[in-house]
Amino acid sequence: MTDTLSNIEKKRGGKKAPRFSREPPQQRRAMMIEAATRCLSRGGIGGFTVDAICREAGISRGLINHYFDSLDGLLVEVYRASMYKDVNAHIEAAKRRRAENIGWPPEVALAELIKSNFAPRYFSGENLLLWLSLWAEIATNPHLKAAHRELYNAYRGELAEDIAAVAGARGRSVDAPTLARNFIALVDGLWLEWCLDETVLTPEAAEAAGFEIIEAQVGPLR
Amino acid sequence: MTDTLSNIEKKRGGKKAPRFSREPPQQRRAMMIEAATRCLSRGGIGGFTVDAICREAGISRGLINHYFDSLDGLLVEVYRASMYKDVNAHIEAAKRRRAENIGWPPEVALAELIKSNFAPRYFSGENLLLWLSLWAEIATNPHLKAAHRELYNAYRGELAEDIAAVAGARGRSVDAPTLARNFIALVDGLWLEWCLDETVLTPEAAEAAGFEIIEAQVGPLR
DNA sequence: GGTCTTGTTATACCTTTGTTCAACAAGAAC
DNA sequence: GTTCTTGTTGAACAAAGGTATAACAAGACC
Repeated sequence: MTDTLSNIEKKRGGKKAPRFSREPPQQRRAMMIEAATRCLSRGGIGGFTVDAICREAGISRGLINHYFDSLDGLLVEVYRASMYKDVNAHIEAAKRRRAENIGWPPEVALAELIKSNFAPRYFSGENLLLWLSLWAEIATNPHLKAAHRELYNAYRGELAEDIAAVAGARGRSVDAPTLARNFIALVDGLWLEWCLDETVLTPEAAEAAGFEIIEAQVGPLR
Repeated sequence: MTDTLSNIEKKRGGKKAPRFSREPPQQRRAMMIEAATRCLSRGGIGGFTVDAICREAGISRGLINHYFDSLDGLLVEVYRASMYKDVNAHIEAAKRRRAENIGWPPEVALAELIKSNFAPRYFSGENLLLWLSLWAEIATNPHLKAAHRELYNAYRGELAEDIAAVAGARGRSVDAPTLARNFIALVDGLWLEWCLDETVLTPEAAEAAGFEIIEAQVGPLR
């Protein structure tokens, strides 16, 4: 006969320390999505395994299929959470600035939005593997493609509004949506270059390049 | 007793059709690298398996470990071949133009180099999964990181030379290496956006954006 | 304290993966 | 035709993968 943990506890006469804790479904799902995100950031899609995720979350193997259709289903949720966090933070910040700063010059809002793209919070090498994996998933999964399109358009729209506000106040004619799209592409490209070779540029140089491409059309912002 | 293929052939009295063909090592390696590249382009790192590659190349499973240290070793070779093909084509074309077009205005060479980035040959959605996978490998594999740095710097140097030539001829003061780096980032970012959502821009719009970021500093090229 | 619900565990199962290796045969050399 | 070299095959192997499920136990309820 082998001693189970509870048998040992009983023999000791001590109180049983719970072997696990029960969590509300929502909370447990969130824990697992966060653990899975860390695994994806650390090891890319090759590190996104049942074993690694459960070890990271401190749970047993069976729980993934209990809360998600499959491992791929969990990956979809990781995408949703990551995309929402990154993009929506920009959007919400832009909305907040516009609401709070009524009467302020639109240049301030636009400059803040530009700067936020190069803040360490976003312009960080930690998330390279995460986003490379998610982009591959977007290209493959039609469902994620639709979600990407929606969130991306929302962000581009916010940026275009801020650009148009400045251009309008200065009496300049600017194709705001196109400029917004090019700006986002530049940010992504600079970030990618930096992640693959940190010696090729600094975050400060990237921010300067970001300002330049906007200022070339709407005039100086700083 | 089971009939082997050769036994059947003998019974038929017909000539044995060779079950496989022997290839010179160099050629066989090239075949396998090409097949592996197709697998990576099609299915990403998840499609980069021994079975898939051997099926694609029309060979048996044992041959990968015969010609390469491991499957990862083959991936390194796929990177080398892809990177060399894409980047070196630009570099060689730039060198050729400069050699052939001595006495021609440098604007022509620069404009051609810019255009080449958006030609269907390179600006194509087929290779998204290929490059996402390779980028992840660069970030992970120090050996590939060094190779990437070398090839990337070579390309950026060529582009910077062409930019400096135009700026010099026009008496403009331009930070050519920085502009070259920003241009490359913009191209990569636009390509990425296009691959993830083809409705957000056209290759023509991307080319226009590419010209704009250069022309903003060196003046009109078209 | 006793009962019940259900979140959680741990194991078993099957599939797929990368690697190895002994046997085979294609094609050159004679 | 015969021999020899070696490129190639295909099965065998262990390791690792995802999923399903029966047994367990934590915590609420009475």
